[in-house]
Amino acid sequence: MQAPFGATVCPVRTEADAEAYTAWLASVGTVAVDTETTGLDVFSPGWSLRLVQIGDGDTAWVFEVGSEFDPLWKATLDSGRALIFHHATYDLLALRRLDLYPSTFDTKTLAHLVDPAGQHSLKKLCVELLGADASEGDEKLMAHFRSNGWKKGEGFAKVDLRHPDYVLYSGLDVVLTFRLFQKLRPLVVDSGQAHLVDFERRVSHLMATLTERGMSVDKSYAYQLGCTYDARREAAFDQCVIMGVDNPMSTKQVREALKAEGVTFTKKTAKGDYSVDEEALSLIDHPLAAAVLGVRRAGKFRKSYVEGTLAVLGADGRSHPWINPLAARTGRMAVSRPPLQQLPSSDADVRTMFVADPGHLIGASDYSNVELRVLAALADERVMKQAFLDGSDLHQMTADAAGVDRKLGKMANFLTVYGGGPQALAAQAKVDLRTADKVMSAFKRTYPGVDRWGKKLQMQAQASRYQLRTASGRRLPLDRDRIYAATNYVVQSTARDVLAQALLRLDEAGLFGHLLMVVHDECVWQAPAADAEDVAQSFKEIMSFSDFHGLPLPVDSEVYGASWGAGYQQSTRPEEAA
DNA sequence: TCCGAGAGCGCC
DNA sequence: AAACGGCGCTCACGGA
Repeated sequence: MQAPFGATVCPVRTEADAEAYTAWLASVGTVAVDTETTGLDVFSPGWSLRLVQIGDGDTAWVFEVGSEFDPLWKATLDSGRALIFHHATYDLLALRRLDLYPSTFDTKTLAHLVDPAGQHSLKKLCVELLGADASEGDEKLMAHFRSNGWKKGEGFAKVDLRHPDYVLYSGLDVVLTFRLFQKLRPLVVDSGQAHLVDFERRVSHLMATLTERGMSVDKSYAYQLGCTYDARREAAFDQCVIMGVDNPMSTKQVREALKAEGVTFTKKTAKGDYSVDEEALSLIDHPLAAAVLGVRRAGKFRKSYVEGTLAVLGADGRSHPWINPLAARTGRMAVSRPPLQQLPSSDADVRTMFVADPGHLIGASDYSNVELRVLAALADERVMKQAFLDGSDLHQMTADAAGVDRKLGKMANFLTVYGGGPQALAAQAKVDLRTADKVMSAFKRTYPGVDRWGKKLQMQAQASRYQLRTASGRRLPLDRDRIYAATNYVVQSTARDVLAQALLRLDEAGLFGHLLMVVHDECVWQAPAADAEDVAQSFKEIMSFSDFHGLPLPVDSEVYGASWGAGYQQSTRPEEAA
């Protein structure tokens, strides 16, 4: 079949096709691979692989999974030949379900290295790097789905395996992936990041393993917890209705109702309306404000965390969170479906849904103050480094320098990492601007190297088209109107690589099998109860850095108990959550 | 009915 | 001169 962009798409349906494929394969080296499946949810019941496409920059071969030609494509994936995928994590998990474990180049990873702030979808990259608008295929396929009354999710499961648009555009994707790889590989090398390709491949393979492993969920507890939040939400909702707000989730209604009560606002949203967020409402002494916050919080816990977790359980009853190993421009990872990096930490109830496997205990190991230590080390800030070397309480030191309490000192320390100023501190700590100003200038006075380093980074950025390079060699672009973020970006990116390097060491040390989840500066793991303390110690030893630019990066390691929640403050109302 | 920007909020 | 960084998720709302 003749495809757009001069590509040829060859379905493999006959012996003659198979022979032609074999001949073609003998004449090429690296190939690109893509898969089509019934849906994105690899672990859901009824999920299956439908097509496997293999190709180069000109030709794509499309195999129907389950046909007599399965051995052909399987042998290709098993041949040890370099394989190129776009968004390899997905295809990797799909293929692992068939016990195939290919090694991969991922054009999405390469694209992130080359342009960390850009968009990395196949279609966007095709426009950007190949000048090819490949969206027509998707649109045609979607139109076909719609004409059959299928939603997008349904269509991929139901579309005929031989529907010309399906076959053609499935094939085209591998051709484009191959061409993208050819464009991206030299760009990665030119950007001085060739050494990161293998590093990121190893990290992404490990993270795919975590997704595959998943976590055990206590379903009956989760149902009950959902009901608890629901009841809590109902009660607050009723309060709102009594006070004349039918929909407390409508910012407009809340704003108008509070205005009518004579409340005065100060904070505004980006669009210029008065803000009714938590910061604003918490300053308002009115029962409506409290009730609205109650609805929002209980609603979020129920919908985003409890129901969100239950809704995406795999056929095996486990939670299989998606991990994007290279999500933020800084390289920070992101976890979704469910969003395990964002579970409430102020109380244990939501985390208690996630339990250790039978006979096991859950524990966690996290870097202590990693971003502040990285900041001190990279900025080579003498006072701060010495404080960490002496084991002094840095938050107290900042507080003492400003003559305020520790809490404010701690906020100032963190806010500095985030690039915040006096305004931000005043808002967050609910103190007047004068006090906030005093604390922030005390910070600058006490740790002069931080400001000096920040200014240096900004100078460097301006001298190099707003691009910085981290210690691990990662290219890091700034937004030209927000160069003050330089300090935060470099610190965040470096801290990400600290954890990523630790993950590889954990694997080498044979500990990776214990890992369940990563949360930026933390590993959550499980171990047989009898070994848990030893495993905690091992994680601490392997993750720690003894000398990171002149500073140790120590790790706190703790056995929690039978659930993830066991490490957190237990609910004050256990009878409801029990 | 679908889509997307915006607001809000959970975590580190 | 000052500058709150990163993500994922849900809901409401207005426009196509």
